[in-house]
Amino acid sequence: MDDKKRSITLSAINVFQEKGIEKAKVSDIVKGAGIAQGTFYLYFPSKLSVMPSIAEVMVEKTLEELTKNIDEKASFKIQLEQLINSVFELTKNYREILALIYAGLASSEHLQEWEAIYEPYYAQIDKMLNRALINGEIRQSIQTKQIASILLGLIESAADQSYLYDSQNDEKIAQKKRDVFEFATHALFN
Amino acid sequence: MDDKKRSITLSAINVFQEKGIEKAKVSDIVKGAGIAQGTFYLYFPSKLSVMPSIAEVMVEKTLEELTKNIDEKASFKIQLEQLINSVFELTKNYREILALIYAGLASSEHLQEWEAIYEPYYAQIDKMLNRALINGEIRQSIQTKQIASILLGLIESAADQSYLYDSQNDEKIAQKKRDVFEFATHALFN
Amino acid sequence: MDDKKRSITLSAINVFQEKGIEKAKVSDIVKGAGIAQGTFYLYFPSKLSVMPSIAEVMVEKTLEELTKNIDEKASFKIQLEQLINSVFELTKNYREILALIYAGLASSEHLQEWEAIYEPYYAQIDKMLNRALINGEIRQSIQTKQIASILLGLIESAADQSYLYDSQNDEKIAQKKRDVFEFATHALFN
Amino acid sequence: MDDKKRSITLSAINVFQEKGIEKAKVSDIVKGAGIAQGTFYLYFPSKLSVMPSIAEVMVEKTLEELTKNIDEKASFKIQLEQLINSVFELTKNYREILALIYAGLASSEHLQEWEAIYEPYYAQIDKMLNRALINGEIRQSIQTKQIASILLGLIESAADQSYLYDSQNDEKIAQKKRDVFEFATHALFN
DNA sequence: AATGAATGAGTATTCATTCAT
DNA sequence: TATGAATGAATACTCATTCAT
Repeated sequence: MDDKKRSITLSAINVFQEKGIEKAKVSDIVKGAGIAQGTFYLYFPSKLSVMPSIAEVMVEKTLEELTKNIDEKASFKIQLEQLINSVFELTKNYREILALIYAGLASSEHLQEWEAIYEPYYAQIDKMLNRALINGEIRQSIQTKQIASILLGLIESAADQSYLYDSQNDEKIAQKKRDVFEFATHALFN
Repeated sequence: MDDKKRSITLSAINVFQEKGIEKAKVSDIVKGAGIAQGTFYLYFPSKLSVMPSIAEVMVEKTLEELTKNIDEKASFKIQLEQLINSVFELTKNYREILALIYAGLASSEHLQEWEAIYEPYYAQIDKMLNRALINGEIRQSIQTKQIASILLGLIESAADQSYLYDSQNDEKIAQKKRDVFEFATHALFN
Repeated sequence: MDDKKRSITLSAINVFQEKGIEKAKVSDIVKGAGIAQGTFYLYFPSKLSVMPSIAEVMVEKTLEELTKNIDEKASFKIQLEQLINSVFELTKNYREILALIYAGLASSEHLQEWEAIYEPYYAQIDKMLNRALINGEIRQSIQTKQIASILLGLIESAADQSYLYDSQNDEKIAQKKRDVFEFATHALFN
Repeated sequence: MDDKKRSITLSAINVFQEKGIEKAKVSDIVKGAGIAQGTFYLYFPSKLSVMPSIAEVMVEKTLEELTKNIDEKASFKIQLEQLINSVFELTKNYREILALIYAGLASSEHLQEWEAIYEPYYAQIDKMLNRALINGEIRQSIQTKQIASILLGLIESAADQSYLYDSQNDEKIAQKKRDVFEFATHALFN
């Protein structure tokens, strides 16, 4: 991605995160990117058209996070725990921006492009499940591809529930993680 | 709920659904409700403050749906299937409006009020799980209260994935339901 | 004046004083008067049409003040001092409302009615000057009627200057009064 | 002053004068200035915030007028007459706009800025009085600075009384000028 | 490519006034 | 008379986008 395009995108992530889609002003975005108002439109045709770029960056960040935190050689149980921790962490940091992308569906005409966002996630989980299947760590009846999206949905929704309201304390969140882990474990093993 | 307040809320649901939060005009809402512009502000202090009322109505609809579709006397497996069907159905019909409510979190300052929204859902699932626990239909180590929210999150996220893109066909959706059912079954039984 | 009309007028004085003409709401006025919104319109055809009633009340208050504070039997010098004190006091308490009445000229179509407001003031001063003239306390070339308005204008403008900005302290104000007294004395005597 | 800012200010003076503060529309002001609606807000944050600029322009006009009409080398009596004529003339032409500025005090939060408006006037009169004092044309006990504001107040209030109601005819106004002149003369000379 | 001043369409909200009771 | 819910006209201000430099 062009250097300037990238800095606009990063600034946009910040601004959208802080103010939400509606209240985010192009003037804030360009201020954050250190460019002039007009320059924005050399790189993006409209305010909402930054969204796909944002998604791209988010996917990057996510895969980095997963790669960094999931030990390829560990047992599936360990990997599952690492996956839960990673998703919770990502949700904590980027819940608003992810919700934004989701909400962007309504506001923009970029629906098609979003479809690709989750693919890399799913592929990563799918790979994990496959290895576990081969190693006999999960039941053989598991259809890894289908279960991948279901498993990720499960973890994400739990993380969402945890971080939606700031009132949640750390202990409750830790408990939620353990609950999800146990729930998923029973679902996959046996 | 006051009769006029209710008709404003119902009209708002329609308008928000059709145009999205941003493009929804108060003038459209009042037109739909058959009242004057100023009357709106006798019942709600601002455009976004209708959201909690919308949520209230949605909860009503949802509980009606669950009550109607879940057979209290059926086995837990049957009930789980009915729950999945109901949530998928609700998601299909109201995904936009639910996303709206969720997005409303960011835009408005009504965060506190939303926290109560899911309570009745969870309570319903909790009751289901409890009966199943007593009847020995699910494993005894289940903490029904915690699992209720996780289970609902699981089903909802799967439904979301199914209806996010209209490209999904019926067969895929049916398959998704079966997958979720099996996943949840393994997680809860044993 | 009808009792209710009077209580509306008194409330209007308060509200106009606190918020200014533009920001004064009829709803505030009726709240202060302890009546319903619609009742206002049984006594006044519009918001601005309270103005003449306000003027009436202000004239009342002013004449009371002058009568109370100016000793009919005192020498003209003493009376002049008392007049200055009274006008300063009235200005301090009612500057906004007097400015309002003045500004009301622009906003309302009640121009004609305002013309009468100052008459009683002038008449009072005229009477004072006349007595002083007869007693030989001021120069014989004074045309009392003309000078009355000029004298009152002099004192009022000084008072205005004193109270326009709250920054003025008591000592400065006392000095202003002495200056005006001396100025007027030289103008009238000799 | 920036060229565009000035043209907005001049247009605002016209519009305020014609319609009053309340009914003056920003859309009228920008039309008169030949700019777009949004451009107004590049130069002024709100409708009322043009007021200080208007005051600035008025001060300019006034000082020009005084400089033009008061003969620096004439005797104080002549200068006083010229001052009275100038103030009456200015009041005649700009009474509404001056009242507006005064009223602006109540409506806006620009009170502080107005305090400076009259300074140049006073300074001008002070200078006049000083020269007269040195030349022995007025009594030596005159405190020029204090008397300057009182004298200007006297003349302005007389002018206000003259032009407040359009019914006043030229002869009455000429008489008023003579009365003020005599009043001031007696007050200052001796 | 970059700038940033200028544009002008678009709308939530207020509040004086009305009117059915 | 009195009420107060309902009305709906009216407008300041914002901000995405454009364009002359």
